[in-house]
Amino acid sequence: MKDRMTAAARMTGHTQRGQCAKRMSILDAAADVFCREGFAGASIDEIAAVACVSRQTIYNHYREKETLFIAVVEDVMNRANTMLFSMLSTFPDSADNLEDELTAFVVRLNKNCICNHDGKFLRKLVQTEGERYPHLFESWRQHGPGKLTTALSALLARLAHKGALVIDDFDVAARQFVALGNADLQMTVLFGGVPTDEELERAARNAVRTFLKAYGGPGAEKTDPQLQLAAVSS
Amino acid sequence: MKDRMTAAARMTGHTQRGQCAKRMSILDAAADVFCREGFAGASIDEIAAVACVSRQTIYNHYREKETLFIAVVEDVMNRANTMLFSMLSTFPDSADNLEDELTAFVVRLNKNCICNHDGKFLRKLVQTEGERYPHLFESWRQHGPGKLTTALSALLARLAHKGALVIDDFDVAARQFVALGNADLQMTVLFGGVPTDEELERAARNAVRTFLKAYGGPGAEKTDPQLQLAAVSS
DNA sequence: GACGTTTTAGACAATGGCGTCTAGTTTTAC
DNA sequence: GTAAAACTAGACGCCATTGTCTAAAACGTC
Repeated sequence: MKDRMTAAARMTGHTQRGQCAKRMSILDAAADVFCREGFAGASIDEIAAVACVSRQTIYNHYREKETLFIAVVEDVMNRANTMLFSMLSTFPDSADNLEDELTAFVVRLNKNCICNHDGKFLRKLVQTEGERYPHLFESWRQHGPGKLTTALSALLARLAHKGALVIDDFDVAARQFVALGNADLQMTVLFGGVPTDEELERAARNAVRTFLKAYGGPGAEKTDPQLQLAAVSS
Repeated sequence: MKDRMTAAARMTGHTQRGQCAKRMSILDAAADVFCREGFAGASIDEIAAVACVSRQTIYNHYREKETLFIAVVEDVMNRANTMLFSMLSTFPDSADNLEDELTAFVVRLNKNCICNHDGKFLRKLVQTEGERYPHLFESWRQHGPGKLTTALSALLARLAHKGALVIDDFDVAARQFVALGNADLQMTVLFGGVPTDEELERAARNAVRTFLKAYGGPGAEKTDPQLQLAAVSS
């Protein structure tokens, strides 16, 4: 309990930017401990230890445990939001080489938004404390998955308009796209582990291939020898 | 906190089968409270109140909080396992009317294994306490999703062998099948709500339609006027 | 180098939960 | 109907945690 220290805390050995560094260190540590122990199980003393900060300093910045908790959630959400925004700006815009571009996008999405620390934290949190803090849940829903599927939906519409995809319901397709992207990672993600780059790549490729088989436009037939084989063997 | 009572507890007002009824009542109540509050947040007193049982009775049946917790998990897992087994036995075996049969299967699966109390409990649990009790997690992984995807994989292989489906990797397809089946329910499920029958039906239909578009055999072309429209409009 | 602010370490009361114990009641079994 | 077993209600000690308080130390700024 005493020997854990986040990266931010480690950087803060001696006043890198005073008050602000402490705050960040506390938020990092709190996110870590809250994520591991849940709200009830997390103790301020442990957070203080992880943050390499005295307990009083925490109470100095945040009135009480719940205040700290809310602050942590907002912090993580903001970070995740920024990341999501930057992800959305890397949407593939051209339709040539669609498969590779979509695959790369799924890899980035999973790596930076789903499988990283913040994604894990938020998912866990929403499941455990979502009922206790409904407005928090609502906020996550709108700013996280909501924004993602909306944006994805728009992208798919664009691609369909170009003729690269054939889609009847863009919202459904967007949700399915995300679901397929996670299909192979569910276990790893639930376990809390971080998938390797190779796993990410493979998962994304599987997802996109299936997605394109279902929604690919007339030009996306890339006949796969395996498939023909399977078809023949029946 | 005092006015909550599970169905089992309510039935137990006066000794329906003595010791056994109490046990069930305790397990039900504990599952409820553990699910709501997490391990650390759940108090024995509250569980006792929900179960309409004195605290001593709980300690009489289970040595300590953790013993009770483990017992609850095993109980829920057993129930879920039985349910899953009964689900697997209703696998569609014929390949005619495949779409409707698969849809009905997805509806049943989601309703009875994913969206019900036990499914919610186990998912929450694995996320929050999975790291604290790794063997528990492993057990869930093997008996729950593991068994499901294995069985699904076998089913898909059977259908592919008949020529109803064209699949290159059965395991991947099985995971994708499950993922697609949940795609439209993620939010409802995370929120803890129970989707309506209509939602279930719609979600399953979307999932199966996409799955068949990707993996449907040569005979599954059911040309959709919407699609043609979208394809033309490009 | 001095002053004001921030941080620290630790003591402190208050709270609440866990697990034990006891004495009295109800239920079950014979 | 009686004896054994199970259950109840409540008191109890113990411990961890929260949040406050204080005196000393470290820090930043001028």
